[in-house]
Amino acid sequence: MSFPALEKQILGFWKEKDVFRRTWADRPASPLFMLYEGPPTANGSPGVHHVLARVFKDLIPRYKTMRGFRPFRKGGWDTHGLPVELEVEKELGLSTKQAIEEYGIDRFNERCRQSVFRYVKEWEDLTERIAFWVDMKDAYVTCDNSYIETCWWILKQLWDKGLVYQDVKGTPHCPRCVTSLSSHEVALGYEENTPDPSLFIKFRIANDWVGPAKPAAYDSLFPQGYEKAPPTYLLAWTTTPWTLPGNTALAVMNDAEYALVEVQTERGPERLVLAEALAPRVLQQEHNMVVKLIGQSLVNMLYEPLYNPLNNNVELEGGVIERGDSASLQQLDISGHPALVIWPEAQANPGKLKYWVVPAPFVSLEEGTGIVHIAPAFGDEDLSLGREQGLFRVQQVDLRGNFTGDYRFAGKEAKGRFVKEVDEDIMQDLQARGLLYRREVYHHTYPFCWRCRTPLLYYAKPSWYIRTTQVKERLLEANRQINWFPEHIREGRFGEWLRNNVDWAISRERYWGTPLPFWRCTTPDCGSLECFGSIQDLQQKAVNWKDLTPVDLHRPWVDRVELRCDRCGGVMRRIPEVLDAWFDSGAMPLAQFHYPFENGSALTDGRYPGNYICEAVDQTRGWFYSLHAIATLLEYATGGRVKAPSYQNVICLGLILDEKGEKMAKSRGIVVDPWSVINAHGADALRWYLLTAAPPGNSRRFSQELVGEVIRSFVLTLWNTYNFFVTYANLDDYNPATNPRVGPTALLDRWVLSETHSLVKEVTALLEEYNPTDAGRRIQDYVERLSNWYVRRSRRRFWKSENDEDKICAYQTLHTCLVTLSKLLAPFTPFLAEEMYRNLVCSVDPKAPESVHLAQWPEPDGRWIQPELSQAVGLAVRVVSLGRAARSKVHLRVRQPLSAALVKTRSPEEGARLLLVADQIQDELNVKGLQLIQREEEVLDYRVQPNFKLLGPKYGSRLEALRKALESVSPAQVALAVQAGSPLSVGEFTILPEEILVAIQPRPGYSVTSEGGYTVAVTTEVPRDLALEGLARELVHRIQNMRRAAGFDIEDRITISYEAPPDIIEAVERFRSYIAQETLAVAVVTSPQEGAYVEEQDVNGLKVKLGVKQAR
RNA sequence: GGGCCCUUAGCUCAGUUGGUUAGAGCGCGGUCCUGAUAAGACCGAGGUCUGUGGUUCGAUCCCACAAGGGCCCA
Repeated sequence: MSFPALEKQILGFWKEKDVFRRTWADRPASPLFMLYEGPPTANGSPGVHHVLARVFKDLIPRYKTMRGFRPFRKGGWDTHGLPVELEVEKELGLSTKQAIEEYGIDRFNERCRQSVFRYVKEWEDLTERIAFWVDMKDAYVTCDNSYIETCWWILKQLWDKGLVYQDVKGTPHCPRCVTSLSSHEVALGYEENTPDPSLFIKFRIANDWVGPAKPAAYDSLFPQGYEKAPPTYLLAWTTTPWTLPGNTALAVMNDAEYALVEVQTERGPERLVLAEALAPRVLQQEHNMVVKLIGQSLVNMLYEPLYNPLNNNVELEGGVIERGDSASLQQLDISGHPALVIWPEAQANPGKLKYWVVPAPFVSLEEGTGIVHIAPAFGDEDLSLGREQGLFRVQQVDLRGNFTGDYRFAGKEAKGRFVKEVDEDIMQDLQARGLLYRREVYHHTYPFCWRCRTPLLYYAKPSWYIRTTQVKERLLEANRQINWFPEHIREGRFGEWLRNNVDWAISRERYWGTPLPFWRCTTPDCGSLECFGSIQDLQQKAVNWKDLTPVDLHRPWVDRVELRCDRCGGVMRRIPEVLDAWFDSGAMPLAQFHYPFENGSALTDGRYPGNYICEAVDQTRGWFYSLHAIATLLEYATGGRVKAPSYQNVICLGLILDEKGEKMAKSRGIVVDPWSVINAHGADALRWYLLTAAPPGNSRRFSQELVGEVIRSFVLTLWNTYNFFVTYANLDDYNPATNPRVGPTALLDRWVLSETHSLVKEVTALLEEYNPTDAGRRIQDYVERLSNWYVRRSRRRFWKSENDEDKICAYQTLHTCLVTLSKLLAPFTPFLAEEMYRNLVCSVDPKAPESVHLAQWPEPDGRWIQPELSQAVGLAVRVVSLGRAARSKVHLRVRQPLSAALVKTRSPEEGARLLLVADQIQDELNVKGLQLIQREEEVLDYRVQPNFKLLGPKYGSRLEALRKALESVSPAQVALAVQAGSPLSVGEFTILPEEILVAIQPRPGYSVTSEGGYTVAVTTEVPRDLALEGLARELVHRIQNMRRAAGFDIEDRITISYEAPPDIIEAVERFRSYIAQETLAVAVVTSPQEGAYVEEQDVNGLKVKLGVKQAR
């Protein structure tokens, strides 16, 4: 049996019958079920992790289709973004932006466009092969003009509500590539154990402060007055010496304890302020505690700067940066990047730089000194603190990471040198000036550019933002309406992310992306800004549109569109940045329909919101967020015309790990090729494995072997069961359509139908809550029971010769089970399910839907569900297993009938239930009777012995009396006490449990097994009549094997000949008709037969010569 | 450094609203059955339920802390 071959055949059938299209085209009146496809980028081959997502994506819509919905499954391709650009850069051998621009943005973007479709064929092939039904002919493409135009429209809605602004923020920056890096890229380049300088720097406290009130600490620090005290310093810590010239403040924690300590130096006594908790670790020398202070009391104190930017000719450029609406943005021009920017508060005191102590929540008491060096031009925390506190921002480094200005450190000029090179000079300079308390080397995790290994710098520079914080509450609220699976994501990872929401940086200084539709007036004092929400609006305003055909909205074309400024009549040009590709992805609910330019009803006709999305957990801050953020922003901007949330149900998948539990990454070359798995085991096996092996949210280990195991443990079990039915139904010409329907009366049938209806109920409930994994596991358990109990127990009913009512019932029952199963399995293993359904249903019922995927989902009928029957059979399975173990202990094979099995259950109720299925147990165990017993003692003896080793030293000569006393109590009673761990009073003695040795022993004539409160015994004595019956069965067994060895057909009638000792002859005589019936023999004779197939056999130590021959 | 998740047999995973006796499959060793047969059943060995505390009459389960792993973010 080749499952891959079967699957290919079924793919052909689907294609021929156009089944996928008919799932939605044939039912225009049904309610829509929207799958939102989170689009992959086709610039690489799909891996197993893509298959994982696609299988989960496929399952729910298939299920919903069968529940009567009309699935809408539009494919999509994600095409923009830095990864695409990087791929192309690598191909072209370009490594800087300058090189790209020299190569030509148009040619570069053309390469990008080609590269994203390079692997489309491979994606399409794999998608089809794993039976992910998605409409790829009508897929949306994020770089199409129509898609871009919807993005523009969305941006325009937000712009009009003042949600879009430009601001300066600290961003990770690669000085060699001269570009910002996205957080995702930063994550790629962290390196552990990076050595960096670590230095403790002294900032001398000045005799002055800002603000109206003198900081409380002054009196504590300088009780005798500032002049009389030794030099007093704030001790701060940093790992980036090069940022020190940019220092404009020191931060403390308001409610932390600080200490003023005095130390001796070669310059005499000096005093230092630092967090008390960190003092021992930092100081590492003798010091006297002078006074303790609270952090708050230090705030507003002035200190002397290490370097004065005004003396170092750092250029003053730029203007006021203010957070605010777009109106105020019209006042600025920060296109030429400022070296020094002054905030309004600072500007009020121009030329007079002041450096003071500020409070900050992020000050750590874990490392450093509890006093943090603040350089607002670099870190993002520093920058926002600077803005909050009205600090100066000194920018002494350009975007290439080189120093500007006239700084000289330790006599060396810094200008034009890379910051990391200048570190050492700065440290020496501070050392020489007595301002360096201590330096060492510090190992930590630091980000590097993942492309060129240059250390990244955090650098404050302007970007465009969307004010998502404006709708933060609504983001949280709408999130509560989303059904997350697993549930913890909602308030956990995703909720946490939303609670920490910061404004969305949407601009990228790149080339291959949706161009931001913002035009700015080039007149220096004007700078007027305009945002366009459609191509038409832009065209109307453009002064040079007709010179610009053909129109592709990407750069560089769009950069050439010029407008006339309404305000000053100057030329307006587009700002250079493109849109974050995540914005593209989040715009997908509208942009895939080119809303509102086409499909004007898309928001109201059921296509919005999406019913279901599914991606891996790394999309929490990716697509899950971008979708949610855009929906919520649009809800706000459109006054509720677009509603949040934009998706109702999410399955959030874990990562796929390799066999060793490590992340599968292409870079490590350990990606398992999905094709090799599919070719070896088939797509259904892979699907089943991915769906059932681990809960969706967990990370999971993967290997081809594990999929092979699925074949053996599930697929083959299912297939054998199905095959069993088909084989016999064909032999018997059983036709479910024409045979009269009879109600099943056999217990076994009623049991399996109860199981079937329970299964339908459970699977339906689990799929309704988006839990395919548990649903699949239930199916797996059911298949196991169906195969290894129902079919195995029913075999005889199928192969008996007459077509009586019982046989019809068995066929009907198994047919029902298999048909139901094919429907339940359709979403999980669409190929196997289709094969089963086509053969079991379509071949006999021409009116039935042509495909299981067009069929109705089964409805459970509660009347069939009998829990007590389920429990009874469950018990029977357990009892039978114990009984077999009991037989096995004394080597009594099952072919040998035994007189009785004795069973103790946990409760009398269970015993009563067990009697319902007594005949099945007897049959399985091959015993003539089944008897319930109340206590183990009926079949077990306890042997109780005093533990003389312990008791001897304790009781000495009284031991004999104790032994006698112990004998007077029933061993069972003693054993009970010992098992319970309680002391036992025997006559005058109190014996501890450990002082008694208890052994159990089956009573003579029994073999016993116990487990979990159940005890099963079988009688071991074999009376002569049972021995003869055993012999007869043994003979049947041998003859059956010989039939096969002789190559007879299943239906062939035979004649048996034999020569044997008297016991065997007696067995044959007594069980002649049984033997004949079982082996399809017309005669059993003692005379040898001409042309018979003959074997000498040893039957229970007796020599027998057996012959079989086909009868006429 | 922060957040979320995971840790149960050699491996992959169940499970427990807290209750005496923790399960499956694979693998290993063995036995058996066979008219589903390139299957099947059963038995055995294999577990400090990651660790330490706490709550409780009782904890693998609830709580706290710790360790290891994964992911995301700094």
